[in-house]
Amino acid sequence: MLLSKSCVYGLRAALYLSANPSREYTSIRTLSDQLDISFHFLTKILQQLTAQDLLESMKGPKGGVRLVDTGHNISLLDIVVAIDGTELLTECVLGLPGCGREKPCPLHEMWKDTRDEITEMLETTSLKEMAKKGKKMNLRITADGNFKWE
Amino acid sequence: MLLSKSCVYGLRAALYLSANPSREYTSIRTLSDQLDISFHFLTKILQQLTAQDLLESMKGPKGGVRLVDTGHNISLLDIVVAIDGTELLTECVLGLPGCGREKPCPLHEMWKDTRDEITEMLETTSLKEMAKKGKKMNLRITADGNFKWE
DNA sequence: TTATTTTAAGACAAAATAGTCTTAAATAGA
DNA sequence: TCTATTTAAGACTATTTTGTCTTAAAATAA
Repeated sequence: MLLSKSCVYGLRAALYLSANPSREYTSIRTLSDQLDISFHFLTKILQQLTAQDLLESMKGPKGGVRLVDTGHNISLLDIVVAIDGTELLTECVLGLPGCGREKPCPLHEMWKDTRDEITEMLETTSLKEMAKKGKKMNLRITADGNFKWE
Repeated sequence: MLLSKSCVYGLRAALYLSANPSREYTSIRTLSDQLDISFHFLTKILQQLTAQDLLESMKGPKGGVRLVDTGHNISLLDIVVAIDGTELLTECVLGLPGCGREKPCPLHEMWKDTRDEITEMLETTSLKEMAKKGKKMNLRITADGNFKWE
């Protein structure tokens, strides 16, 4: 599995939020219902994103979470790193400590190229673009495929 | 993490075996000592490879495991799939069931490309090549980097 | 045959990840 | 102020992955 479940859930939630251009807060209950993710689990995941200033939250009625960046100019990489850390993007695929150019493992060069591509793919893709594309092509972000981009 | 630890250990062991051109069996104890992997854990992993006819084993003195394919023309993909299955290479990066061309998730196209590259990288790389390259460039397959390709 | 070496098999334990539940604190609105 | 709503925090449970240990079975060699 490339990304942890926490990370996948975080990405899905962020994509959902990116579909809402207003500055209203979206309650985590709504997110968990719509995305079919455990409410409490999602709460913990989104707390990580809040702690890292990707989201901001508000308690009480009309509360919830929203993206800090008004323009939604936040990359998928930001979210992945906030939840899963940088291990995937930096570590040796064979898990050898200190694997690098000086003393590479047999897969080092190959894997480095692939790794860099994954990084670039995530880095150059913003929530903004994803929302735009999602709306245009009615892409799915829920398991049942029933999510409607407004 | 791209590959499970089991898978990484399996790959390391296979690379080790590929360094030995003779048809002698290598004991799992030797492998676990040299690669610094728990003996019992490695035994279980190699049993999977044996069950899938990538390795063959022999009990008793002079026993151990060896690659079935004399020419070591076995791809890294064979090993990865034997241990981790095909999930990494087939599933949606957002974990959405049924994600595909008809009803893709926002990351589908991007991830498909990356996924296919990983597959190709693993598929087109054989243990034979890896051993050749490893010997020529003295690449590391152990944590301490002390492995000597003969 | 007997002792030794080695894999096979499966029970068991530990650690990491995923998920649940309860209580507290903050906010909005009546 | 009081109540309802919502996130925060943390204890707790469940599941999966990783790792350990014991016993059995097979093979070799004396």
